[in-house]
Amino acid sequence: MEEELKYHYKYPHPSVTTDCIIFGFDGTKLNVLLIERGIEPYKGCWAFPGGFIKMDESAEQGALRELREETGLQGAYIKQFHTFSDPNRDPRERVITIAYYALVRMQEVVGGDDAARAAWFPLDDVPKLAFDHDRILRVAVKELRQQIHFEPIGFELLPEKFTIKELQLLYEAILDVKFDRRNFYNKMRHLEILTQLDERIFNSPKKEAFLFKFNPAKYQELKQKGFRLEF
Amino acid sequence: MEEELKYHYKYPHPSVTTDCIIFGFDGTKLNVLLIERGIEPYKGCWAFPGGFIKMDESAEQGALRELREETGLQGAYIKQFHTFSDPNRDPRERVITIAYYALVRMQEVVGGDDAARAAWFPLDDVPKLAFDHDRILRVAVKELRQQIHFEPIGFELLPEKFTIKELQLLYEAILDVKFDRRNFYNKMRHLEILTQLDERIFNSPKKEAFLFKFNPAKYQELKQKGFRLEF
DNA sequence: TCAAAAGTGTTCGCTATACACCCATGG
DNA sequence: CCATGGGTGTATAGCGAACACTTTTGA
Repeated sequence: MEEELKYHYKYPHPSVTTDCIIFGFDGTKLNVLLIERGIEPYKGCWAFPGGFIKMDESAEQGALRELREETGLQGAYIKQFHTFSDPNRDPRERVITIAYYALVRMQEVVGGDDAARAAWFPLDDVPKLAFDHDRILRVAVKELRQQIHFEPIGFELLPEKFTIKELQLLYEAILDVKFDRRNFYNKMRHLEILTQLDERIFNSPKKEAFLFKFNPAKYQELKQKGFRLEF
Repeated sequence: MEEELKYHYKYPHPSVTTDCIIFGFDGTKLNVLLIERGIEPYKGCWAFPGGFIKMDESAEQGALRELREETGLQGAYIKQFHTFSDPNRDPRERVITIAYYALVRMQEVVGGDDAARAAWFPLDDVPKLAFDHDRILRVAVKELRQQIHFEPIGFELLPEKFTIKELQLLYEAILDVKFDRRNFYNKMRHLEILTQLDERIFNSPKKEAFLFKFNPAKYQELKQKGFRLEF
């Protein structure tokens, strides 16, 4: 086997991986996509999709590649949020992982193909995870909550057309707070980053609601003038 | 020389370094501490202190060690903000760097010992830097500005005792804005995260000003109750 | 006596919050 | 006709921005 070890260095080098914490929204709760490990260590445990970074790709390219390979997702919104480097976080060897979180529309995920079992878990019902992934998840949620105060990233989790009610439920799920329904409506209307469509939809049995689209142009315009999202 | 390459791997491994972007405040402007490179590549260029991570230390420990070795600073506030992984960011080999910013009191730095020439540069007068450090600096400033909206990290840059005027100048320097002197006073007094001391100081020739201390206990207390720093 | 800087108070307008009200629909 | 949920409006409190005023000190 020795002859297979064909890369030589004067000093020891760590392995470097990327991990993707994939968030989705089911209409009520935040969910995270996990993959069941098929090999040791932590065989049978749930973990985040991820893998070794190639020598000719950046970490972001690597994360996007793993995302595509393991879940079929293309061009999702991803954001690097932390690099985990504890010397003993992997029992086999020194592995440093550059962690990203991804925001995706749950319906677009081809969950659970047979190659690797994948499944969505609500954030408050996540099983014990492999490696230090429990800690990574906590950090990811914290960073996501911070980020949403500065950028309207929440829209990445919703379908293109959505009701204001759905948007409110999303923000409540992410920030773990409750808003007054009517104030949330007024605020969103006055903010002018949404475009109201002519279409309506029956989400509840009682009454049909307007659909909206996120308006990136308007948002950019406001952002120039020094504008802050407040929730 | 082949025999010196005693670490063998089946797949290629990148090198991993840490870099520290060290911010200081001179009373008027934000400054950054740079080190002049003594060896190729980029010999003679200015760069951030940093170096290779050891196999038995975390990235944070590595960053703190480099900080101590290259600037004499002990136990400074550091925060990891991004990992840079472009495949070609170092002309020699693949190097991934985990970047931290540090907030220090300028007077505590033993700048410019002869081993490695170190110097402070105002943020608006930084020379062309080695590698991709220009880009790293831009990201660091952006992350610092974001972070200060959530945590009172600014106090790390001031001496233990300071006037409100000094605090205002600091926030203005970091955020690149101007505040009304009197409003800033009132805000800070009502915020109750400062302890007013009996001491006064002559900073300007005209009138003596009260000294204040940051009150971490009070800050923690307010933070529990859901409280946001606003600037 | 004048200018500069510290410290205090006052006013105004905006917006977050609480909450009332009407409309549409299905049972 | 009543319960439920969508959509609109209104009153109040609190806070940020603008700014007047007083005090202290050095020139």
